Amino acid sequence: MPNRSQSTFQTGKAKVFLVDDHPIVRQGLGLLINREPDLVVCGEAEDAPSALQRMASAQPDLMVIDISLDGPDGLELLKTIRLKEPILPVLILSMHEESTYAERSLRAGANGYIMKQEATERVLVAIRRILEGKVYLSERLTNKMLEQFVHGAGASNNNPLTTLSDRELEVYRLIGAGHGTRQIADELHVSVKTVESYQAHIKEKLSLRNARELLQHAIESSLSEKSAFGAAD
Amino acid sequence: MPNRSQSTFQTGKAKVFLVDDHPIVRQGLGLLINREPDLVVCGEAEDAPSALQRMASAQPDLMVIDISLDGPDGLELLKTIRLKEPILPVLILSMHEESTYAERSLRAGANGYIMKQEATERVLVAIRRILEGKVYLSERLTNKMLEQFVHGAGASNNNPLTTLSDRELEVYRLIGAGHGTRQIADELHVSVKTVESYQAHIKEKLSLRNARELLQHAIESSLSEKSAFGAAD
DNA sequence: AGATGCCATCAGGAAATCCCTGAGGCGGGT
DNA sequence: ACCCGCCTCAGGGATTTCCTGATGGCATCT
Repeated sequence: MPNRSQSTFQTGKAKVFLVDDHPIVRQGLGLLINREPDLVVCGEAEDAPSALQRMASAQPDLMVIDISLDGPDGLELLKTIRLKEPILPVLILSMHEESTYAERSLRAGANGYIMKQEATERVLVAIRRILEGKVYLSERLTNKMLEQFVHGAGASNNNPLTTLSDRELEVYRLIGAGHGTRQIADELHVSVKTVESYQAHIKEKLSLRNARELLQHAIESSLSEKSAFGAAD
Repeated sequence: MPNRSQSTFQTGKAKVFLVDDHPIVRQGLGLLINREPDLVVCGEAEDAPSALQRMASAQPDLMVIDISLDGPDGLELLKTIRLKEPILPVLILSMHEESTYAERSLRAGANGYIMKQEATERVLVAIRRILEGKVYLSERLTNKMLEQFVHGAGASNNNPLTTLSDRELEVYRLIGAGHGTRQIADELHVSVKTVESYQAHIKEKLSLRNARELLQHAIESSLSEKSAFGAAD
């Protein structure tokens, strides 16, 4: 009887573990969850190390993890958890714009993503959906993902950057390094118009709306090539 | 009988009004406050306009305001409130680094500043202190303020963001969140020209050469919010 | 071989922005 | 009273963004 992740069948309540660096948020979520008949909080943690430590004895059916933690962030924690618990349901909670982190979260193995701006009931909806083995995303996000799946020939590439051509990727990296259109044109010995064209293609392939989002995406992606977080086993 | 701000004397409970854009946080704070015998939540709002509107009928004895609101931020709200309610106690709640916002909050008329990272009981301590007419700050902050008071002006600026004016910082954060000039102008209800002016000032103060460097700086700073801890001594 | 498609390269032109100069009102400090 | 910083905005030239094409090369599919 190796897992009990299909929520209720023994205790009658699905056990939820909370990870957030804001005590107020933990308290709020805790009270919210505990007053549901089918859910109960089985543990809390304020950062990744203590979460990993306390999880062992708490035996949660589901994790709710905030992205912004001190030290290793929520995604790092998620990845570490995935090493030991490949199927434990995880809901990522964040105050950031979906567009920034949702995709990243799913790739890291999350079963759902929800913003703190959402109404509290949505959190319960998300939790139950995930406990049913489904994925929770906002409607807008779901559509975006589907579209990207269709456009991007899905299956093989989990990384949308692989759909970029060599030249496009080159430009993308330079943008992430903070270089401007003009500068990039000079560096690649092509016309500014050509670089603009690449940017347009990149934006299309990555479903970005304008140059700001492109710069944002490129910077974030260039920054996330770091840190590994020593495996905790 | 012009004010009732010395907490209890009529209802027996001091009325607290909450302003935060995260429903979960409002819920958490609300439950926390309402289970205290001497405190009660008299209203909530998720942004500045609705806060101002609902305050009138709620007649709070104290406001708890989060800094990061959509549209006008918590400091703007505080200043607006101060125009009508010069002595209404206000506690500023923030997830941001103290060094960036605490001093600014006090200058804007706050009676206290507390981070969301603090234990929930600290919030109650802060509320009661403020209701007594005192000022609440973390010990570390208090010391820093005192020291700064003694040593006169300078010294404490290892964080260049502290040189930005309130309005400038607000724009800076919005830029970091990916908002465009036009959008920011709309959100702050000012002219595009005004926003451009802020951007120019920010660039000057942070020694940034152009708009792209500004965007880059703002994005990176919004992504970190961790590291970069200004040593307090 | 022709059709189709992706890639690399570039132009034209309207819209948005950037960026420099300048300026008025307000509040605080000396 | 004077100066200085902050908040607010305008005018206008310089750049960038962004949309609509266009050309030729190369590979693949039919």
